[in-house]
Amino acid sequence: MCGFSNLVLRKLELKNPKLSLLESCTTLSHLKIIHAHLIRAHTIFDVFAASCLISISIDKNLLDYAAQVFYQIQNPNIFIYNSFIRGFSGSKDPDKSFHFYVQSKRNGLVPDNLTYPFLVKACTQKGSLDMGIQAHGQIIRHGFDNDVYVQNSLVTMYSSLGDIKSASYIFRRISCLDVVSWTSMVAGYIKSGDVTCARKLFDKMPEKNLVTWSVMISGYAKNSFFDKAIELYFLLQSEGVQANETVMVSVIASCAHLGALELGERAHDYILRNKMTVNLILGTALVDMYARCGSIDKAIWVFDQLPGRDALSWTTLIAGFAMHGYAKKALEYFSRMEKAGLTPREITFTAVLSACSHGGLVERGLKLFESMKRDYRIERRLEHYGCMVDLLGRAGRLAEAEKFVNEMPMKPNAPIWGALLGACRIHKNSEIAERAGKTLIELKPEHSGYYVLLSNIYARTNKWENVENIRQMMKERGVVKPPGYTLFEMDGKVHKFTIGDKTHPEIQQIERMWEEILGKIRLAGYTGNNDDALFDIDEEEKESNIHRHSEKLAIAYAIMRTKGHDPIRIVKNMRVCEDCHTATKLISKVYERELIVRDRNRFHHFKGGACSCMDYW
DNA sequence: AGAACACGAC
Repeated sequence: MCGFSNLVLRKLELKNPKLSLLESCTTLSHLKIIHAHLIRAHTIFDVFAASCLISISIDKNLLDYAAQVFYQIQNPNIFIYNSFIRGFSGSKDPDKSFHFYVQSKRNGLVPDNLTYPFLVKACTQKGSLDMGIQAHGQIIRHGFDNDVYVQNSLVTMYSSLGDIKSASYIFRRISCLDVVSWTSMVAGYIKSGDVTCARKLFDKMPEKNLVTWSVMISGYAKNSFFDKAIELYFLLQSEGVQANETVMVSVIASCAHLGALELGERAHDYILRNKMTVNLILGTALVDMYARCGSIDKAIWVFDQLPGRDALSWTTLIAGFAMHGYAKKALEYFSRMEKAGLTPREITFTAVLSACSHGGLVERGLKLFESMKRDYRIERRLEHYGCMVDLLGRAGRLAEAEKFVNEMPMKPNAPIWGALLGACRIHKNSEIAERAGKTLIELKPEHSGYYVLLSNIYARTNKWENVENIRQMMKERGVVKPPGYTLFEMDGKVHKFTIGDKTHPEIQQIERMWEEILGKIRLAGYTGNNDDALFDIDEEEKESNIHRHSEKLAIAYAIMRTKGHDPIRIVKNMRVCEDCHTATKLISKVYERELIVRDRNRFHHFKGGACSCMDYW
């Protein structure tokens, strides 16, 4: 502290007006020391110094202190007001930016070109298009609508608030477009969901910087085009540009979603080789990537080296354990998190409760759910109720689960009923399934999965008339099943398989391989279970079609192309079907290979003829 | 004092 104080004095003696040392203040007491010195040196009346002090106080969330400084200034000028507008523009209370703007005008001050980018940013932050339009009106009235900084902020504001037309109108009118203008517009198209349009503009840009690349790569990742994100990252590298941490976050997240362990490891290696800082965000992304790629040990390893751990990084690891069904580990880390002095958040409970559910720890889950409100004072939200329905349902306590849904304090949404319906599938209960399924179809008539699930349950309980009714209903409403696919990564390339895939260049060998596998697992007792195919396939086609499920094709390809004892890792975009699950168990036994399958819900580790999910998923 | 980009769950 003393050293800090001396530093302040020295800087002030040098009469360095930039006051850059304010940046190094980490606590209120640091600021107060500088403040005291400023007053002693009579520089507090220097508007620049006051503005620095105010804006840094605001940045550090020391709002009361900022206000205190503010009231010591007689006749604050627009410079000071701009600091407040800026300070609040990215805060939780962006209304305050407007408040200070209005106050500055009331005091007879004239806004300048630095006022508006932040006022507009406050509107973006607030999420209010009305406010944004008002700000735009002010901009025109004060003649700043030709300032490129202002125009760029307007592009961001309109596109963030859903008015892509106004955004592109403003963009087209910018007379001196710079790289930020282009980048803002690309980001705008991505926010509107039009990634194709964004890419077209991206390709047309006269110059790009790293932010531009980052926007486009993260844009692909955010819209689930993970393979495109990786592809663009490779293009970036081929242009000889060195990626930064921000880009790598999106790349790592894309590998996580693709389950591409090799690619993820390579990217991790690139990060280390180029001496990038593995900050909390990048580190958390890495933990998530390793967990989602089935390499939970490495996830723990990265987690242990994080520069610091916040609630989010703990939660990410806990969610990783949950995905793998390691309920005890999840609970262990949950208590370690608390011992480390971090308060669990809502999302932490979603992870812990889902761990209990996947691990079958019903009583423990129920207790945690109770203590959430009682001990942690965390409001229980829909997702938590969803976890509970899942927990009870998976354990076969279907009546309780249904009662729970009917008695919950808020209106159950589709995922809640979906959890109940899923549980009915596991436990073959068509009675509750019918009620849940009907509600779901009313709630989400466009969602094919619920029709399929209900139909499968009817089929399994031999209610063929109902199966036919559902099929009819889907036809009438034009509901189509989104294609299921399975991913398998080899040598840094991600292979995608779809049902009855004919497009893969090696499809003939793959099919022959599957025939061979089929022969072997039949000898081990596989009979073929067609339940999940009953819905949309005629009796005769059933056998051949179910054997073309993307998961089976992927496994056949993996067995064909890999040797040794490394586990085979594949990723599905849907839940694994009953038949594939049975077949995979037998394959793990017959071929003595470990198979790690990630479906949309959790991991299945197949080994020696058994699955880690204990056949409940 | 300016404008554009990044992590988790469902």
